[in-house]
Amino acid sequence: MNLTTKGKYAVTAALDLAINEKQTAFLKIADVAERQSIPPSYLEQIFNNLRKANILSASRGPKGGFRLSRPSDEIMIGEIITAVEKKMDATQCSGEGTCNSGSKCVAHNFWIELNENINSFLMQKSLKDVLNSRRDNPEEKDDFLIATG
Amino acid sequence: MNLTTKGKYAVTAALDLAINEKQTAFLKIADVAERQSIPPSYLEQIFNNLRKANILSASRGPKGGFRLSRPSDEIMIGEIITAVEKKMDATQCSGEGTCNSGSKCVAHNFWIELNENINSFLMQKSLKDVLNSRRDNPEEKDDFLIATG
DNA sequence: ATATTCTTGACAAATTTAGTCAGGAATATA
DNA sequence: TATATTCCTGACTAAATTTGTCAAGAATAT
Repeated sequence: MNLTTKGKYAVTAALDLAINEKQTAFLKIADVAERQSIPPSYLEQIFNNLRKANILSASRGPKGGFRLSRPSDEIMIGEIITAVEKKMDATQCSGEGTCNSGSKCVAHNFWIELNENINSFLMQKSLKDVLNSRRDNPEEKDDFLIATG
Repeated sequence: MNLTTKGKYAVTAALDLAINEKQTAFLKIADVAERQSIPPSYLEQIFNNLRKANILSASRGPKGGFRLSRPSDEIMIGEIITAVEKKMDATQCSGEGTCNSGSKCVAHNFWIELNENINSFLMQKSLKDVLNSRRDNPEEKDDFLIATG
């Protein structure tokens, strides 16, 4: 099981791209980093991982930056996490069944079930799903509010 | 999100108690540790955590040891993990909603959903459930085989 | 040309994990 | 009562992992 700051930043930053994407434009690391409070040099690493996993496309030079390489409903949260974290796996033996001196420990199959549960949850949720459920929640509508004062 | 070796050992060792329990008898750390390939001095720590969480009962002195403090179908895997790991929580802000410079990050509610998904899975599975599903799997029947050679 | 932006890999501080260890407390048994 | 046994507790530490930083380079828009 592995979900560190890196994976959380990755999801947050990908959501930022989905929220702020404009047609064909690229968004800069510096801007995403600032909006989401992510250290820019760390986000560099992260976006590179995502690019290599074909989740993001990049362009260098002025007006360059990153964008989602597919529509936000075709990018699953699980993909993003997998791209930046070591394999998410609850078994102690990396699934090899060697967790109790060469054999499977008594909990082995349970950890596999847990893996499947988590992975299926993460693989069913797209970036778009996450944004939609955010919009359904009034407390989260900050982005869409118009100041009335 | 936190599931380390410590939590995995805890579940494995609790399953060992469930498998090997005999009426009123206590099982020694040394024996459980050996059967499950867990470092004995580490298991001491772990069993102490479980005892303080009312999952195990202990007895000192000769013939002492540990046993489950309730039937195995009343002890949930989630309880065991919670007793030895820091709170399992996918949010970056420990649920406080301060993950983006004082406010909730765009992924906040998603991490909460993930928490709920994992916790409900872990809280629905008892030690007994895990053992039963093990018995349904022919490859796992080692404990119950009678040598025929 | 130049400024801008990504690209890559090496590096390092801080934190967490995975234990060890020693001394003490309780208890069964002879 | 003496002794062996077993848990109890907290302090400690080495190794691994995480969370970044940094510098030099490559590509590209203007």
